Amino acid sequence: MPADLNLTVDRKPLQVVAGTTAAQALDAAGVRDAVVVRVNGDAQLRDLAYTVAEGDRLEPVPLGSDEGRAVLRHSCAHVLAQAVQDLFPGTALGIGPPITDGFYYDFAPQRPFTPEDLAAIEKRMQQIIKQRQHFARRVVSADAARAEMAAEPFKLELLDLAYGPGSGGGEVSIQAAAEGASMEVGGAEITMYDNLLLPKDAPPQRVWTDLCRGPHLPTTRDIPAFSLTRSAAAYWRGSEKNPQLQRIYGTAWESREALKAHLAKVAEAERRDHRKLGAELDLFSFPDEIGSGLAVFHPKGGVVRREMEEYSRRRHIEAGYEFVYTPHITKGDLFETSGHLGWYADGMFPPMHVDGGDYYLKPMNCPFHNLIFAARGRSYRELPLRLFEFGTVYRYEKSGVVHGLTRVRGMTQDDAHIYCTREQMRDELASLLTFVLDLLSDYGLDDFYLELSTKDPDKFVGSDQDWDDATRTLAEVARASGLELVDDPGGAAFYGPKISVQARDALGRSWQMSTIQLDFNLPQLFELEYQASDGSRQRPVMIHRALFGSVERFFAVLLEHYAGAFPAWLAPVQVVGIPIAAEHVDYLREVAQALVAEGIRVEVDASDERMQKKIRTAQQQKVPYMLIAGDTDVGAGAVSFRYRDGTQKNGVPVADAVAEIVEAVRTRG
RNA sequence: GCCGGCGUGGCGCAACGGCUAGCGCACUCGACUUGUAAUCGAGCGGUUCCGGGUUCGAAUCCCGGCGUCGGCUCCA
Repeated sequence: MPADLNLTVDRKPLQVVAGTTAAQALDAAGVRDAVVVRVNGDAQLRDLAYTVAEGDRLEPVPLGSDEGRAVLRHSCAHVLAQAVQDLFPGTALGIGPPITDGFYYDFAPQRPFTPEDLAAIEKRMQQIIKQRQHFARRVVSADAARAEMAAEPFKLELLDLAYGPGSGGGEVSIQAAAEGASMEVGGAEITMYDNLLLPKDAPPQRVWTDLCRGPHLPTTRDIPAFSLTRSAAAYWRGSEKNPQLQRIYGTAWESREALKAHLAKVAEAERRDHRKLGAELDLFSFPDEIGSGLAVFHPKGGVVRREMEEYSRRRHIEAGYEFVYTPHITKGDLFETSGHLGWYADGMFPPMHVDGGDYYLKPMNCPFHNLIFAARGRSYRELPLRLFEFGTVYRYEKSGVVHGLTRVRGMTQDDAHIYCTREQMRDELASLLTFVLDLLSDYGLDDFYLELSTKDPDKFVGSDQDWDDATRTLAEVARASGLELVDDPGGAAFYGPKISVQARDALGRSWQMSTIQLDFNLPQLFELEYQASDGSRQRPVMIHRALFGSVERFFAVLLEHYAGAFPAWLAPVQVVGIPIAAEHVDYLREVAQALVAEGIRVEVDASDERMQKKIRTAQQQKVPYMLIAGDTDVGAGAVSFRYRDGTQKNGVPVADAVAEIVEAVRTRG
């Protein structure tokens, strides 16, 4: 008989018999909802089939936790792969990791998958789940693994990457070599996962096997809810140079309700897609005749954009920015000096040959601002010098990447460059971050976190001293904001560290908004100087910053954030007057005049339609205020409100109605 | 750029390789004059993305291009 063992389950000491599995131990401890377990605080989780040892400390991981979901999703990926190989024998496997909200698995099929294939695969997966196949872990030698995976060229490649070609050991983590493949291999032992059927009165039957690090749910039956979402091509190991595999994406959740909630959220995101709303609300379009990634703003979109820009402009003036204007094209020399032609020529539109020289559309504004700085001698008394421009830039985005207003080939940046002394840097950055967050919240975004991108040790210019100073200053300023700060080591551009402000929208999606970037490179390349109080010539520090990123992109984010129902100050039409009958039109026009006098954007719907239809139209256009007037209102010198949310308020005296609307339109944030 | 899907009036959709390419919204005209989300009728509007091919016959099948969508890669 095995001896008794001491272990700790969920912090409670427990005595069990040697040979006991984690599942049995958890059961003995009364833990019911765990699907995997953490042993002695290890980073890597273990299956419930893990055999406990003397003194082990077991922490149960429930299905609904982030880690539990990852295990669920990865297990679901195995079921997907099994289903695909059942239905399409001979299909080679790539990798199948969990991702945010779901999982995928890559395949090398004879032909791409069709939507009908996905439906059939999903059906097969449901059968596999119903069969209650057990996930069983098995440790093998590298040679044995190669033999078992002889028909899987991609798995063999992973084994070679991780353990060296032809070798039986020499364990190397391949996390860096094959991103996302860490679920497959990596770790001290090579493990295979078998899917076993355990019939009552018959020997276990192995139905499928995958090279995998694990862990997994105990059985396929423990997958409560999943759905396949789409298939698309993806490069093997994420490199353009490698062949493309067919990737099938799915999502899996700890309950049917959680799956339903997730699918509802996806549907809601689709409903408020800015490209769709842009057409429905007549805000902007992308005429084919102009070209890919080049937007035109229609009158209503123009109003929103103008309001966005005007408020920004006003706030920048108050904050001490000076406004400049620079041309859209320039001789190539400028971008030779800045280094952009050397580094980023691929991202620029090809040059126009004029007067024996090459002219380029500008992909950024900084070099122009530098020339303004350098246009005359500068004194320390002028610093910080803050140059602002709504600068339209053009970038040759590859054809497959343009996306609505968020990734375009022509866009307008709310771009500013701040030139200051080293001593001013800290105060300038601190007030800049406050300014950025304050302004973004006025546009209705108020859920932020910050990301600090630091030096890539293999790719940078400037002295270590400069980088350390700048990075420390940025970190201190970021921390002082009290916001969550995420590190992005090595994520900085070669010329300086940066903070980026990430904003979560109404659906909880995060968008990279503003960036604040320090630059040690351009001031040097452009030989920017100012004269210090002691008469010496000094090089200024340069800060690049954009709040919106691009006006177009910010427009899209706000449009999706508000689902088209812009706050009153941004709404293209703020008030629609709706007469009960034709004879009330003139009365409403007078009311409208009073509103126009206050700068309100108001329309009176004098069409032949019925009142109900007019309300419906205004509602669909997401107009914040409807003012309805019939005999009762006219008699009382009043109007009746219908608000965008459907609530109403009757018989409001005209002066009060005007005051209410004027007040609402002034409100931001 | 790569892989796959899609491309039909302004918009959303329909049409086994075979009748005059149909429907809804929008638009125009007429009737109706209405109290908080769709009044009725008539009409206008399409070289079925472009170019080539197969066929007696192409919106439909094939080839190329352009655009777009979903991913991949990229995003100074």
